[in-house]
Amino acid sequence: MKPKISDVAHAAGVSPTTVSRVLNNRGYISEDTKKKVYKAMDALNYLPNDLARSLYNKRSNIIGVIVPTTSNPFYGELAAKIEHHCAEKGLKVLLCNSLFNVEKERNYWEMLRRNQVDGVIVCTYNRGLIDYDDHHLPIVAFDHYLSKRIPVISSNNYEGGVLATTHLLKSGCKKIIHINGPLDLETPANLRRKAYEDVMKEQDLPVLTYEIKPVLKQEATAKAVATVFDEQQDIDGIFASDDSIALAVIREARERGITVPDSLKVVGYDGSEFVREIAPELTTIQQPINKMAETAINHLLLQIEGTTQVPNQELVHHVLLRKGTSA
Amino acid sequence: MKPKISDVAHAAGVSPTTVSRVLNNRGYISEDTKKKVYKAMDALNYLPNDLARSLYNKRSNIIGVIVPTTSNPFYGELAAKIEHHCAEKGLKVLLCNSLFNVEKERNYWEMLRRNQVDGVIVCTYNRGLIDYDDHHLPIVAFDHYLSKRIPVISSNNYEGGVLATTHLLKSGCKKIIHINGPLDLETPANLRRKAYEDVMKEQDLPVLTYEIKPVLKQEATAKAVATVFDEQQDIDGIFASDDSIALAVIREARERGITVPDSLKVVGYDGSEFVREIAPELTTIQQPINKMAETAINHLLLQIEGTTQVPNQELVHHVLLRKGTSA
DNA sequence: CTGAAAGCGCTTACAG
DNA sequence: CTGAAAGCGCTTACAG
Repeated sequence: MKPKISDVAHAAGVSPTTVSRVLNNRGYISEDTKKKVYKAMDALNYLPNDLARSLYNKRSNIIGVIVPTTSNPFYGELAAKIEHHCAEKGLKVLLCNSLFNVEKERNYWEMLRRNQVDGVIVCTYNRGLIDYDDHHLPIVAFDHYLSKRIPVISSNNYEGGVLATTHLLKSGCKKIIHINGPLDLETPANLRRKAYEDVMKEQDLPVLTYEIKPVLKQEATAKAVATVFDEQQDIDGIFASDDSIALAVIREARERGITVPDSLKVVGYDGSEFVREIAPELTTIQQPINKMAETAINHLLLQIEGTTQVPNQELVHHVLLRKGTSA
Repeated sequence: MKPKISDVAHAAGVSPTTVSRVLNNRGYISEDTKKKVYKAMDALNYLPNDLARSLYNKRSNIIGVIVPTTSNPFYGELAAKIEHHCAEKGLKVLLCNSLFNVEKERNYWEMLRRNQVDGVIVCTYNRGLIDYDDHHLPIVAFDHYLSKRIPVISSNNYEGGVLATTHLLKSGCKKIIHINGPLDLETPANLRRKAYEDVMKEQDLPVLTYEIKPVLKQEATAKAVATVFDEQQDIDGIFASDDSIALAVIREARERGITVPDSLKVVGYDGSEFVREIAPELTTIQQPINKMAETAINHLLLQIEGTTQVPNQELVHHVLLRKGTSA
């Protein structure tokens, strides 16, 4: 069986209390005893049982991370970065892929609470699902407003929309279309669209927003993009609300013999590592995923360890125009 | 504070033992008592503490998943699918991104053992890192041979290599190049290359394998691909060992005015959901990620619950030629 | 500087 | 059908 603290104590000829003390570096222990204990731990290949520690300490050092799915590189990267910063701080990550499914998410919340996680980072679309205010579990939301009580981490989506649109304008575009993913109101991401519309109006240019219906994403995107090209002529710029859509636009343009960027300029949104690698030609608004992940866990830690009441706030990150050759 | 079992017992007017019994559906309890207990749990919003349960039961229902990084959609999808099948079986996933870093991985192993995980699924390149045979923790390896004792889940990489190469041959290609990611010997993935070489030799065609040096992947890939085009003329087919490389090939071809698939046919490897979405034109060998994930956790569960000694075996999955327009 | 005892929140023989 | 007691592997006052 796995050795426990009393086995170590026995081997070192001391009491369990003492072993625990050297384990936690607490109180005074003579160098000699320390050495004996370390030696015994080594000999037995002892590793403390974190379950028991967590039970006593009422601190599991585990945090729950709920994302739609890590299959999507944006969330995959986000999860990876969150986990990275957690590991650096001695925290562990319980991964939850909600798949936009309310029922699944509800189960995850219960699971996380049963497992005594110290806090959770959630990127969910299921508003009002949980009575977040009910339990005083530290929570940080990603890009979504969940409740008055919960701080949200986001990048400056309005700034991103402005950057994208003005970049297209400066490049000489006159007729710019915006293609939007399935609209989820009250989401910071919708500011991308608002920014586009504001900028266009300011320039007295027509506002042309298309929205992809939230059906089977893959074909829906292709179809929606085809519709845009069918319905509109002389488009010279497209600002897509995410990189998949932008790449679908470029593909469709190519098939129709429209050259990018000469006759059509395309700007995407997100700029995850993988998309940058796989499509370096794409001009896109890059979200600082790593920084956002870091802020999220720092802020969560503030709540977890915080003596002070952490105010509900929105932590907004600057966004970057990453120039490829598509615009 | 969070209610505990004794609070529920008190509220229901029974003993903690009884509450535990209804919680676990064990032994005989009168319907009446059951109702009282459920009512009390509801009223107190009681949720059992899994830490305490796991401690007593010596079963955490947590499994560790070590991947290079979920930023990469192949591993992101793999992690998501593993987590999905775990959730269905009441298991929880502790996520570890090793980033190909031996030191990080070593720490993860220790962390997982401290947390009393029931088993681990590992996709690691760090052979010989851990004395896997040392501890009798159930382990399943993904695509990598770690030790005689550890079963490995893989897809039939040889079959994939044959499929890709013969598809190119059937499409009329005469001069086919294989571009390989950084070579990691003894890895099932190298069978892709072996298959290519076998098929080419059999047809008395020249074997032309290029290998990408394991440096900064992004530029390395672009550069390696450019080299291939510089050094070789009249190439009419390229079999790339993963989809990123295949897409880099298509991009480079486009820049050089080589039309795909007319003058050059390209086949990739992996076929993750995201790449299929973002590049539906790519012909690729698709790995059955979901099935592999399912097999992995089923096999792990066999070890965990197994009374019988689970034999070390390789569980090979069939692979699929997914036809796009690139070949 | 060190140890015996109680407790973290559960569960399970063992009685009744 | 139900409860008192002991124990899962730790830690922390409290004594000494």
